[in-house]
Amino acid sequence: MKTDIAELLIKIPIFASLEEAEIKEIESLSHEKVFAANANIFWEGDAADWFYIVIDGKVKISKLTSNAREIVLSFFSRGEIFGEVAVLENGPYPASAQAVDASRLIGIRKADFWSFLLKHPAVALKIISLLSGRLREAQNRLRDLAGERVEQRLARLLLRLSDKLGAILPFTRQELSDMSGTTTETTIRTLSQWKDQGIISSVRGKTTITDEKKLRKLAEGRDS
Amino acid sequence: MKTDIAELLIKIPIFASLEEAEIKEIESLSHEKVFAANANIFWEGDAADWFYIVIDGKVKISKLTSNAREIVLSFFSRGEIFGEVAVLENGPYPASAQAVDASRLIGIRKADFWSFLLKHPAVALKIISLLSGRLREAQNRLRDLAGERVEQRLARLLLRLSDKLGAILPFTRQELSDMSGTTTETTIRTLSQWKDQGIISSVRGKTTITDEKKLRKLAEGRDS
DNA sequence: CGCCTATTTGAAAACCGTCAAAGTATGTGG
DNA sequence: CCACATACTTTGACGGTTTTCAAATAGGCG
Repeated sequence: MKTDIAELLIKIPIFASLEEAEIKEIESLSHEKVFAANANIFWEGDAADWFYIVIDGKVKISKLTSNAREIVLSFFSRGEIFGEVAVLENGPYPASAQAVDASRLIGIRKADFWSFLLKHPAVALKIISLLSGRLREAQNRLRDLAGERVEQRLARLLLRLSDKLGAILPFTRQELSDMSGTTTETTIRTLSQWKDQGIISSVRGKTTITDEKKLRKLAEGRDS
Repeated sequence: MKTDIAELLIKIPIFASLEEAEIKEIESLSHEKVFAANANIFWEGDAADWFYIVIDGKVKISKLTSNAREIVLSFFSRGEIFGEVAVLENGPYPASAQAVDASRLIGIRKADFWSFLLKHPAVALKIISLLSGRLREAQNRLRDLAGERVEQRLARLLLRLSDKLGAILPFTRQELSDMSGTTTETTIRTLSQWKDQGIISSVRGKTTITDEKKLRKLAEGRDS
C-alpha cells in the first residue's frame, strides 16, 4: 500500500509544497503501524523516538491529573500529525496517545525527521505555522478554563470542534467532559438543557449542533 | 546604543548559532522601542506587524475573559521574545501585551523576520524548539487548570515561576491570581496559610519560597 | 500627611463535583 | 434470535470549594 502513503502525504499541508522526489524521500522514512481500538500508542513520559501522521482512525492525546482524572488535549484523525512536540524539543512525550478507533499511522523516526527538516526549510516553516496554530489554540483554551463557567466552556468546545469536523460531533459525553475539564454528569445536565431548548440533538456517542447561533451566544456569555 | 543590541542578540538562544555578519543583519532589522510602565504594547486582535525581544523591563501577555477578568499567559523579561505566534502564523495577535515596568524592546517587522528565517534554517529550527517548549508548558497548564484544585494550581505556579526566576517572585497577589485562574481573595487565603506554615514569606509585591520541599508536596496533591 | 494600591478578613451564596442508582443502547456469544 | 454484558446516558440529592460582595487595615510614594 505504499502508493497510498505518497498520495496521503501530498495532501498534508506541511508537505504540500514538496516535489515528488521529496515526497518519495519522506515515504522512504515512513513506517506504517496499525493499532487496535483502545490500544496505547505511547505514554506521557516515554522516550520520544517517533512522530506520527494519522492515515485512518482516531487518536486521543491526553494527560492525567494528580487524582487520575483524564484531560483530553486533542483528537486527531486522517492527515493530522502528533507527537511533534517531543520530537522537536528533545524530551519525553508530554502527553499520552491512544487509538480510540482502530487506526493506521505513519511513524517517522525522530532523527530522520530532524535531518529532513534541516534540508527543507520550507517544511520547517510549515511546522512553525502548525505549532503556532496549536499554541494559539492552547492559549484560547487556557483562557476558557481559567476564566469561564462550565456552560461557556462547553459551548466553546462544541463550536471549536464543529469548525473542524462539521455539525455532527462524534464524541461521547465522557469525552466532551474530559476535553472541557468538567465531569460527565455536569456535561449531561448542560447538554440536556440545550436539547430541550433545541440547540443541539444527540444520539449515543454523537452530538449535533442544530442552532449554532444560540450556541454562539452562550459561548459569549450572554444568555440565550 | 547599537552595539548594545548586538551583544544582547548573541546571548539569545535562538540567535546563538549565528555568525557576526548575520547578527549584524538582524541588528539592521531591529527597531528599538521604549514603553513606560503600564503602557500598552499591543492588544489582542490587533494586526500583527511586529515581533519583539525584551531588552529590559517586564512585559505581561494576557487575555480577557467574557466578564472582563484578566488571564495572564506569561511574563517576559530580558532576552525573551514574544508576539511570535501571530507573526509566524498570519493572523492578529492572539493576546495583549503590556509593559509592567518601564521597558526597552527590540521590534522586528514580521516580513523582515520571515525572510530572514527562510535564509537561515538553523534559526527556524530554534524557533521550532522554542514553540514546542511553549506548547508543552501550555499543555501542562491546561492539565492543571482543568483538573487540579486551586491550592495545587498555586503551588505549581510558584514552582514554575521559581524555576525561571529564583526563589524571590516579584508578583502581587493579584498577578498570581490572574496567572493561576483564581481570585485575589482565594490566593491571599491560600498564601496566608502557607505563610503560617513557614512555606513562604512575603512583602508587598513579592513572595519568597522558603520551604520548596513542602511546596512541592502540595503541588503533587499529597498534603503537607 | 494623604492618596493610591496591595493585603487582609468575614460571611453568604453559587457553582459544580461527588456519590448513588437506574434506565437505555450496542454488540456478542450461546 | 435471544440473553446478557458492557458502555453510555440520565436523574436526584448533598456538600465542598471557590467566588462574590463588603469593609477594614497597612504599606509606599509624592
